Amino acid sequence: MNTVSQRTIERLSLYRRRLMVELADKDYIFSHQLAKLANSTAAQVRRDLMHLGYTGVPRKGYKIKDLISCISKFLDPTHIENVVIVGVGNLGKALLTFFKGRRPKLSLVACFDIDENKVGTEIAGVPCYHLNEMPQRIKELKVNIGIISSTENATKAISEMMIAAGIRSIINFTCYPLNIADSENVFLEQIDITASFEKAAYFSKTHLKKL
Amino acid sequence: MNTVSQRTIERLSLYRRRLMVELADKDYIFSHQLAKLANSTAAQVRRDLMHLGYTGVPRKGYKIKDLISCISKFLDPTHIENVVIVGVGNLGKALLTFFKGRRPKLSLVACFDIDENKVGTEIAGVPCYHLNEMPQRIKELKVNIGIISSTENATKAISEMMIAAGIRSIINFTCYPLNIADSENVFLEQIDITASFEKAAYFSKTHLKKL
DNA sequence: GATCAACTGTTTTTTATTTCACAATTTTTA
DNA sequence: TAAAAATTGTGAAATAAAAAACAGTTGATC
Ligand SMILES: NC(=O)c1ccc[n+]([C@@H]2O[C@H](COP(=O)([O-])OP(=O)(O)OC[C@H]3O[C@@H](n4cnc5c(N)ncnc54)[C@H](O)[C@@H]3O)[C@@H](O)[C@H]2O)c1
Ligand SMILES: NC(=O)c1ccc[n+]([C@@H]2O[C@H](COP(=O)([O-])OP(=O)(O)OC[C@H]3O[C@@H](n4cnc5c(N)ncnc54)[C@H](O)[C@@H]3O)[C@@H](O)[C@H]2O)c1
Repeated sequence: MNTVSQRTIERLSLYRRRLMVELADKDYIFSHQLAKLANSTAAQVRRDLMHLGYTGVPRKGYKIKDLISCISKFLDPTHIENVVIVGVGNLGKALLTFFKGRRPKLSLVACFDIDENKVGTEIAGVPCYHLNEMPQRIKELKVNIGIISSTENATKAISEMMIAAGIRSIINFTCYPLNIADSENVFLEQIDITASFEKAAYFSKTHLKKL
Repeated sequence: MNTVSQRTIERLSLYRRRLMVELADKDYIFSHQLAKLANSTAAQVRRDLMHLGYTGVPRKGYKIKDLISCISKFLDPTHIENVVIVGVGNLGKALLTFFKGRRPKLSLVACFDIDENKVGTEIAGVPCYHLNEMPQRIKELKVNIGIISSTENATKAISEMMIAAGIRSIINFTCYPLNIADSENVFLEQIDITASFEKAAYFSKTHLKKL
């Protein structure tokens, strides 16, 4: 199968956001200009765009408007996807607030917690239910995408509940490294902020050795 | 130079956290067991550990206690590193609250914002100053690591201020893709949560095609 | 309308990362 | 004490990703 790498998908997402900003200024953009905006190279940009089936014009570049809609057609779900988030502490709340209404095709429809002070309230305009209700709500709302930002120790159980309820994709912000069997065919994105911090600390002292 | 890849550093960070939990239960661990805990493979684990100069014992494995301190010696700064964070909105506050006091060698000493309601207060026990004061504070406190979680449009200017003030490593949570010249020799970690979301959405529909 | 310059799309090459495979080592067992 | 079993450390092979190279277009120029 002509499978597209995760790296390419990430870059396409970034290209689109950069192009949106550019759109105000001009009509066309060259691969080397987009590369600069996205911190990449012209060759890499052209290679990524190959997957879209959209072709630019030599000496003219890519029509920004068309390129954006082509990336959107490629990346975005055809219909609106419902998304849920489990664990609405500091991070969960930040994610909710930020993404609420931001991506038209991704709709944050519910969040879940076990904290009785949160259950029953609305957080950033999104209703918060008790974790117990999650499986039923996921099925009812046909949710395919789940975000976990609970405490670490609850991660595994939550992911199992999600998968059993039919979730197709999980984004895990906790430190717990989920291990999902291939046979489940669930996409997993592990975001390890702690590792990023330790990496930044490590390279703050070492990476300048390449001098 | 025997440079260690970013991927390896990330995994070492994860190994350490997993080992900390394991330590309560047992003394030794095999590469295949650690691999399972870290969602990796035995060969990958052994390869990563090669960099540490710590050797395990065939038929016995790695002494968890020693392995942890060896990873710490390798990853952690020798002395306490001061860290600052710029932009203390929802995300910045979550980061502050989470990391405050969590990593003994990384000390969050100050945060900066331009919101007058925040300047002059303490957030999660960390003093918040006006952005204007940043260069001076960074120099005074010998800060090497800076986190950006401001609004997107301020990112570039903030990074330039940081670099001019002597920061060695930047973690950028905003969507703006920073481009730091190689000659600056500043390590950059770009955390693009938006791309992660769009990736999760993309693969929720497509990745099961490998069936 | 021929020529030039500057781009694109794609093939090839290079580089980086992961996996494999196995000799060397150590413990266990007999 | 010798043989068997299991695990390590690492060179070599395989795979994945990025960069370079280049033929083919296209618009601009004369
Ligand atoms: N905040 C950060 O910067 C940061 C960085 C790295 C990792 N993380 C990880 O992200 C997760 C969330 O971080 P945070 O700062 O928001 O923590 P937090 O303590 O503020 O929030 C955790 C939330 O999860 C809820 N919760 C606990 N168990 C639950 C369960 N079984 N089901 C549903 N909800 C449950 C709690 O009630 C709370 O609301 C943590 O696991 C943390 O390790 C956070
Ligand atoms: N929250 C998320 O889940 C999320 C996800 C992806 C990306 N981001 C990015 O992270 C950044 C922060 O997100 P947030 O949700 O905390 O936003 P926020 O609006 O809650 O916080 C932004 C903070 O930055 C401050 N600020 C603005 N300009 C500044 C400047 N020049 N110097 C210092 N401080 C300044 C604001 O006063 C505010 O306190 C944004 O750029 C956003 O694009 C956030």
